[in-house]
Amino acid sequence: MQLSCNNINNMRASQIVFNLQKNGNRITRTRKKIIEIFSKEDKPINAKNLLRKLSLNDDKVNKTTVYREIGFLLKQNLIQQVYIDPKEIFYESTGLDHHHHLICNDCGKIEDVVLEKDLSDTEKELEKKMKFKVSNHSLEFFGLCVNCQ
Amino acid sequence: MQLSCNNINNMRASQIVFNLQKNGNRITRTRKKIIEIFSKEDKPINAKNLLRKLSLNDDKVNKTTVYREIGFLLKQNLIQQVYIDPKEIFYESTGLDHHHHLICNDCGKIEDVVLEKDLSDTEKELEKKMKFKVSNHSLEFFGLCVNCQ
DNA sequence: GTGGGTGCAAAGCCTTTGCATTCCC
DNA sequence: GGGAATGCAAAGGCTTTGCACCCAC
Repeated sequence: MQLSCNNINNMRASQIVFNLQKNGNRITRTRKKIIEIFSKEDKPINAKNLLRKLSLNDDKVNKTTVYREIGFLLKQNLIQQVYIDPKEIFYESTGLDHHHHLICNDCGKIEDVVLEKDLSDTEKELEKKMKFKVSNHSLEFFGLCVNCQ
Repeated sequence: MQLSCNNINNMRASQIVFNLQKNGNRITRTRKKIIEIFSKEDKPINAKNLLRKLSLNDDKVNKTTVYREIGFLLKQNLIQQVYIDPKEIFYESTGLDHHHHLICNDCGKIEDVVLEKDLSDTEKELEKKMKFKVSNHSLEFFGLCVNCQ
C-alpha cells in the first residue's frame, strides 16, 4: 500500500522534473529533492519544515536556497500558498486533488478533506452579483480534532 | 446616509467600551480610538494600517502599543485574524455579520460579501465524517475585481 | 497610590539581497 | 565555458520583549 502510493508520487515528481528540464530549467540535486518532498507530502509545509526535511539526509542545504527554491516552484505554479496561519507561510503541491484543511486549534494538526459539494455555485453567484471573476478560493476549517476534543 | 452609518458604528464602539470597562479593563485614549477604528472599518486592517490611521490625528501612537492593543482585542475576542495574505496579518471586528472576502489579485482591493448559502451543512459533514469539531472557518476568494478584469 | 498602559530601544524571527563560488548543461 | 544555482553573511521588515515612566481608576 505505502509502496504503491510512493510509486505514484515518485512518478509525479519525475514527471515534474522532466517537464521542468524540457522547458530549459536546470535540475539540481536540491531542486529534485524539494520536488520529491512536495510530491510525497500530503500536508502543507513551510520553509522551516522543508529545511528540516532536507537536512535529515546526507548533506545540508542553506535556508537561502530553500527560500529561493520555494519562489521558483511558486512561479512555476507547482506549489501554492496555503492560508492557514497568518504568521507562517505554508505551501503545498498544486498537483493534489482540490481539497481543504482542518486545523486543530489545540494541537495544530492539519488534516486534508475533500468536500462532497464544491463551491462552483457560490463562485457563479459572486461573478453575477459582485462582478468578481473568481480564479481560486481558500476554505479552511478551524476547530478541534478527534484527539483534542 | 454616511452619518447614520457612523452613528450605528459609534454605538457599537461605545457598547464595547462599556463592556470592557465593566469587566475591569481600563479605557485609555488609544484603546478607545482603536476600537472606534475597528468598528467603523469594514475592511480588514493590519498593524501598519492601524498605526497610520492613528497617526493621522493629533498625537502619535507607538507601534508597540498598536501590537499590544491588537493582542488585547484578540484575547477579548473583539477582533479576529483574517486569512487573506500569508505575509501580513489582517484583523477585523468580530461584530460584523458573517461574511467572506473577495481579494483582487491585481490591485489588491478587498471587498466583503455575504453569501446566500452558509456552510453549516458542510460543517456537519466534517463533524460526522472526520470527527472534527468545527469552531469557525475561513473562506476567501481570489480573482479579479470589476476594474481589473 | 496602584497597577495596567505606553514609549523607546533593543532583540528575535522570518525572509530577502549581494556577491563570490560552485556545478548543471 | 557560460550562466543558473548555491552558500554565507548581512540587511530588511514585521513583531515581541525589557524596563522605566505615565495615567486611568
